[in-house]
Parts: sequence; structure tokens; C-alpha cells
Amino acid sequence: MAATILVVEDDPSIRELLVINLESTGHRVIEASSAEEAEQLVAASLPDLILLDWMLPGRSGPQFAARLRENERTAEVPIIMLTARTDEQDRVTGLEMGADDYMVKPFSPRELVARIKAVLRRRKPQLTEDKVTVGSLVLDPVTHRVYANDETLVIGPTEFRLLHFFMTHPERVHSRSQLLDKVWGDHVFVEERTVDVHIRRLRSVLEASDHDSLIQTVRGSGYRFSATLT
Amino acid sequence: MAATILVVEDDPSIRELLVINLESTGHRVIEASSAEEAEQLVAASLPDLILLDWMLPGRSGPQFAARLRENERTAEVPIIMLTARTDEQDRVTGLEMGADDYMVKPFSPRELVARIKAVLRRRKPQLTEDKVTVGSLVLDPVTHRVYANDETLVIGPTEFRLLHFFMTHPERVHSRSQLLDKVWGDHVFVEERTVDVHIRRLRSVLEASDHDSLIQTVRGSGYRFSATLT
DNA sequence: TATCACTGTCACAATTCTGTGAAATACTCC
DNA sequence: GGAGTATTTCACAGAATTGTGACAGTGATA
Repeated sequence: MAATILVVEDDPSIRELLVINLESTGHRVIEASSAEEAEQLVAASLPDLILLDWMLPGRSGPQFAARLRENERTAEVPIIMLTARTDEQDRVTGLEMGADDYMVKPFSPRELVARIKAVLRRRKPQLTEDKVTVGSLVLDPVTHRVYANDETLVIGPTEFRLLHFFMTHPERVHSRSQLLDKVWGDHVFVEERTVDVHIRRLRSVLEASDHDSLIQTVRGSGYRFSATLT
Repeated sequence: MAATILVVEDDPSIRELLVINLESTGHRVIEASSAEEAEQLVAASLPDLILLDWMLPGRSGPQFAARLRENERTAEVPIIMLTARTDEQDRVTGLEMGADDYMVKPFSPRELVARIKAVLRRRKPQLTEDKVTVGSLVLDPVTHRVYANDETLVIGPTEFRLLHFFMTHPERVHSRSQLLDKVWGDHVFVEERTVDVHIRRLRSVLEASDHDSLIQTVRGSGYRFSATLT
């Protein structure tokens, strides 16, 4: 799991509570007490998930969420909204504004952790520790191994992450810049061509078991990982 | 076995009874008469198992258990709940709250010891006195010795603990910081690179019998102990 | 007190991995 | 077929990570 989570909450005591709980579950936490502050942090580096208070001084939680959704770079970041109100209308508005989940205060830390896990599993599958299988290819994050028909493949760190991302997001085209964001991480400054080279390296690892054709070039767009040929 | 057990029980006579029984079985015991006191002890140093009374002044046993489970550092500590009530509902709640086992007072010391042993075996495999075998490597916690093809290996304390941990948690990749937590112990401040040095020392011990290849480096992640090569 | 085993750190060596240009190929659309 | 891109592939230097030997400090022991 081990995600980076941004907590946006103006009440210091609640924020502290959240931080302690999240850190103890193995997450990295960054904090903001207002939407403006949060915005700067997001600009500096993209978190894996945002915990967002509904009521904030200045710009409100839902407004901030909407704004994040507008920007392509931040549109995909999962958001869990926190609110003191139990109003059904709020719930709807919150979800409309782009929140992935919604929690009413007070909530148990256990529930919070569970929801975070659920949201991450849904939105950031490559952060979980589940084994991933595509055809006869198996990648196991726990043992950090990749098997092809029971044979173990020798694979470098970047190729491992790249393959993990592909296998958890198959059947769709990823542009080079998307791959840089998701596999290398946000805000890395690396040539787009570098992706090609690592694709090449990954392909040559997969060649050993004839799985290299799973990685397909989509000319003009990027690459796709697909179990079905063509 | 020789585990450190935290007894949380407000009745001094029952507590005394527990302590005597546990110490006579070779365990180290620390005592607390309330959840608050127990919390401080846990913060200072993590026990291997907690015996927790259901009814406590102030915060109740189940509440305390739930709290321990929320915190990553304490989430894995096995808990055995003690209760005077035989209510089935309680049993369910207790287990939901994260207890590993459950005992109804009065209970026989013999039963208590047996349950502790069972829980430790399940949750803290490297604490039990069972011999561990991987391939032709045998580690015997009782005699504190390691055999490779019937030959005895000369091995230092830290290397022994490291090997014990590896053998009881094979195949999985452990980061340096995880190893520091699990082998050196909670709350130690030691350079991560120190792990490398001890890995080196352990490897050179194992070299004598060609078992050094069991310890695999996973570049960028940590180390893995694995019977299967590659 | 001298010796001995064990630990944690460092510095340096040995390896492995990464990002980049640039040349070679492949593909598309006239 | 050929110009004009877009990929693929290669080789390599620099970075990053890991392996190793040496060393000093600490206790325990004789």
C-alpha cells in the first residue's frame, strides 16, 4: 500500500489525528490547512490520494475538488471527502464534485483506513500487493517476481514497475507522458524517448517467453498492454 | 518460547496468578492495571503478546484492542482476551475487535499456557521453539544452532536472528527498514546499510555449505530468502 | 587487565541500472 | 517510390545501489 496522502483540514487537532492514524498504517502524509495551501503542495508533487474536509476557510472542499478535476494532471487523484453533516444532499453534491468516497465525522480510524484501502484498490491498483495475472504472465509484488509459464523472469526495477503498471491497467493506450507520470512518478524530468528504451528493455525480457507481443505500439499515441493480439 | 507478555488486568490477585504462571513457563512478564498504563508500556516497547482483561476501569478491553489494531506498529501484536462472561455475543465482538483468542475465567493455567503457545505459533512464528527447515538448512531455536547437511554452522547472534526471521518468512521481499524493525527490533536507530553488512556476514557463514544463494538481493527493494533459485 | 566476540559505520570497489543521443528501421500519406 | 514522421535499437557515460574489508567501540569473560 504505502501511499502518499494529502490531508486538507483546517482543524489542527483533527488533522493531527488523521496524520497519526495514516502514518501508523504506513502511509506518507503531507498536510494542508486550506485549499490554497493544498494547491501548492499538489503543484509540487502529486499525492496518491487526498483527504479533503468539506468545510474549509476560503475555498470550500467541493470547490477545491472540482478544480482538481478540471486540471488534467490532477483529475485522476482519488478524493475522500470529510464532512460533519449527514445531509443526503451534501453527499450527492460531494460525489458529483468528483469525490470518490465520503465520510461523516466522527468516524472510526479503522473505517477510514478501510475506505482508503478500498479507494486505492479501485483507483490505484498498482499500489496494492495483489498478484496480477494476464494470460500466463504472473507478477507478484510481494515476492517481487515475475513468472511466465512457471519460469522466473529476470527484470530490473524500472521494467518491473512498468510491467506492474501495464498489467494493472491493460487494454488501454498510455501515452509516453502518462507512463512517465505513473511509472516514473510525477514531476520527473526525463525525455519521452526514454520510455521507448524501457519498453524495449521490457520487451526483450518478455521475449524469453514469447510474451513481448503483449506490449503493443500504438503509433502516434503510445503503448498498450493487451492480452488479445492484433 | 520465551516471549515477552503484557498482562492487562485490574484485579491484583488474578494478575499475580497470571504472572506467576507465565514466569514459571519461561516468559518475561510486564504488568498493567489499566488500558492507559498498558498503552504507555506498549509505547515504550512492544510485547510479543498481550493478555487483556475484558472489563477494565476506564477504557475497556475491546476498546483497547481496537485501538492497538489501528496503529500499524501495534496491529500485529497477538491478543488473548480474558473475560468472566460466557456470552456468545461478547465472544464475537472480542474477535471482531481483533483478539486472536478468548478465554473464559476461571481457566486452568495449563489451558492458558497452551493457548498462548498456539497463538504465538500462529502469529509470531520466529518466537516458537520449533525447528525451522528450508531445504537442507535446519535452524533450531532451542539449541540456538544451525545445521546444514548435519554440519553445524558457527553463527553470531544477529545473524542467527536474521536467519531465523528469513526462514520463518521466506519468499517475500523485505526492505531494509522492515528487517530493522523485525530483526533488530522496534525503535532502533541504526543505519539501513548496516543490514547489508549483516547480510554479508550471514552469507559468508552460509557459504561454508553453499547455502548463501538462498539470500537473494532484490535491487531497489531489499532482500529475499528463497529456496527456489533466481 | 588482556582477550575475545560482536556490532555498527565508513570508505572504496564492484555491479547494475538509467537516460540520452544518434543511427537504423518502420510506417503513412502523397 | 519517396519524403516526412515515428519508433526501434544500440552503445555508453554517469548515477545509483550493493558488496566488502577494515576499524573502533562495547561488553563479557578469563
